[in-house]
Amino acid sequence: MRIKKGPSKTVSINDVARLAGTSITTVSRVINKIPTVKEKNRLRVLDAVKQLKFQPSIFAQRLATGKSNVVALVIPRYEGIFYSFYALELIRGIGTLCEALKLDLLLHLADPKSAINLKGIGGIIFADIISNRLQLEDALVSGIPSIVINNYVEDLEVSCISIDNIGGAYEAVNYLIGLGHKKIAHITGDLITQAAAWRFEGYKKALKKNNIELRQEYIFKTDYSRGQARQAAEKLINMPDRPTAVFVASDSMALEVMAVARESGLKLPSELSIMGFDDNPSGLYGPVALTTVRQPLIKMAEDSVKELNLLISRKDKNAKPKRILLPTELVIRESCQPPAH
Amino acid sequence: MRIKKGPSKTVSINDVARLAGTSITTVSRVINKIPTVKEKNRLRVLDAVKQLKFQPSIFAQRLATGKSNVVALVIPRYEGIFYSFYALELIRGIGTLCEALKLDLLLHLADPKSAINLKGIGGIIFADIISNRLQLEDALVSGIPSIVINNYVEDLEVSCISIDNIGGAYEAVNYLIGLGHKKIAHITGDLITQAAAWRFEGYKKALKKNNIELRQEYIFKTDYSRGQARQAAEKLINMPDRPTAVFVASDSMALEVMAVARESGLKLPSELSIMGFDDNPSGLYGPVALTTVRQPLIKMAEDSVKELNLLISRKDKNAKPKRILLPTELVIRESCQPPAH
DNA sequence: CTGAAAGCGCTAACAA
DNA sequence: TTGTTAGCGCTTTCAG
Repeated sequence: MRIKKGPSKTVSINDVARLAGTSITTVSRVINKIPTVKEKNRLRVLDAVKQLKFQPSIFAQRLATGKSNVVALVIPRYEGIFYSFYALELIRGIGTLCEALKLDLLLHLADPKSAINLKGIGGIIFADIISNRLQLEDALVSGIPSIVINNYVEDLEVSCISIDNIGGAYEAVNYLIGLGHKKIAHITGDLITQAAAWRFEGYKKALKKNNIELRQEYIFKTDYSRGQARQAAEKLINMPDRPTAVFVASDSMALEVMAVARESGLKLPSELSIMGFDDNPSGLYGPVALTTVRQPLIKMAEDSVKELNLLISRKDKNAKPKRILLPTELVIRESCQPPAH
Repeated sequence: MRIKKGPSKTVSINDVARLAGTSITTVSRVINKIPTVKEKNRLRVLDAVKQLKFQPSIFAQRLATGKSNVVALVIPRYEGIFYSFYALELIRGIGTLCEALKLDLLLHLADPKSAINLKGIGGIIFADIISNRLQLEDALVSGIPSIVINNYVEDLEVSCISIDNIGGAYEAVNYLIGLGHKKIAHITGDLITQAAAWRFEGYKKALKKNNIELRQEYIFKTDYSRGQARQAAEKLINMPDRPTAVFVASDSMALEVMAVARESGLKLPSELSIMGFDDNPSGLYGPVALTTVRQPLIKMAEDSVKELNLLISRKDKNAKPKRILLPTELVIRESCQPPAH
């Protein structure tokens, strides 16, 4: 026989039932807002709950229902992601909505090598998939509702919400061309990320559409860091045939380029037009407000939670994955002007 | 009678026991690395586990043991915290260590009004306590191991790890004075945060120690935002009796001040010395590298997890709370120089 | 060294 | 509308 434990610190549904003078089932019904409870009983239970400060054990609930409302947010821990505007915005958007929807947010800074313990997780949001495709595939095989954001995935049966990076970049560069620029450089982000690769694509597409030749020496590859942006900017500015405009894959890098340009005594924006990407609020300040591409990060974050929530609660598991591409918006401020002739 | 469910998708300890030809108890022992299991049985169980890809249900485990290794990180959702360098660094530090210690990290973007569901949480890290003291007190009353970071709490029986903001600010301003400055302004952060309030204290302390009178018109209160920093900087620069130095409560604001100063045509650092606080990497770039105060954010984050982990696993619940103040470090770069005479 | 069985706190099917 | 009861999957006691 098991020795009865001493008075447990936690108050359970039993205590509530006893105090309310009902069965635990009735208490359970009240907790779960099941309507078939007499008002009188409902009030007694509610009262007992209040008196006892009862909070249902989520573990027991989940064990009993087999359902979990834990949402895991998997963020690949690759170098540099944590210095991005992106990560925090995402966490903010997802965190806020989870809070609102009463979902528990489990944060998983993923080491791509280690598998995630999938048991007990209701759904997973993969914030980009850099080197952790295996984790995603694991989740899919296990049938855990998953959704990928910031990465348009076509070769896997999974819903994804992404930003139209190609379109955004295309529009940005096209705008530059419309202003009269022909010598347009590009400072890329980390090309292992789809976002950076696609922005590069958009850049190339815009040049091509306008019959402007792509010049390799105008392409500067970086890892998104300000340090590499600075190096790129220095090279760019000292080129014999200096570009008149540069499309930079992130605002924080664009700001760096702007700083370097000013240090070098270039007049901005007349001698160098700078186009960013992100709509990072930092771009607003500074002597020349940054023209940039706004991406709906918060919307992406929120939509992903909503969509995942749907997936989690949906009966029909065979729904086709949805693939969403969120449009960007060109934000015209001051840093891009027609080239000085 | 309950209708038997169809074949459940999840493999349970029963399946493992059946395949291994042992009892579930033995399986449980193997899982929990309890040594009293014959090697032969141990191997059979391990083999079955592997074959079935069994992962124990954390909910069942926690229900049975009453223990939880979930760490909740509570971040107050007050305006602006999400634009700070601080928040992301914290999440990064805490997230990484939780990962390493196999703790689940629950992220809780706290609305100060709503109570946290404390059930099932092993421990709580409060990232600052702005308007959510009630939540902290709740946790304490419930006996959940808790720890507060970035806020030195003396009136509550709770461990805390904080930064020596007074000391750091004192040292910074003292350095400015040592350089020969007498007219030193201060742009505060949001004074509802202890960090900002204490930096202000350190500033006042340094002036006092050096017999410099505090001039109210040299104090600019902000909410940490770059926008308010800009306004403050504009006022400051246009003062008839302009300060020769300014101590700014955050690097991102300091950078803003620097930008405004340069736009106004001030020579930096000779006409205005600027001291930041944070050691935000952004301060490194730009024409004049920012002199600032480094605070060990990552260390604070990591230490908090270690300490909490200790609290969680400790038997003796009556240990006195530890209160730790982490030292800061003055990082001398270029933005502070003796005043032009 | 092993296993039967009693919970952990809750939900849900069924009977009343 | 309510209560009884059988689990959910695991740990732990106690008797082999």
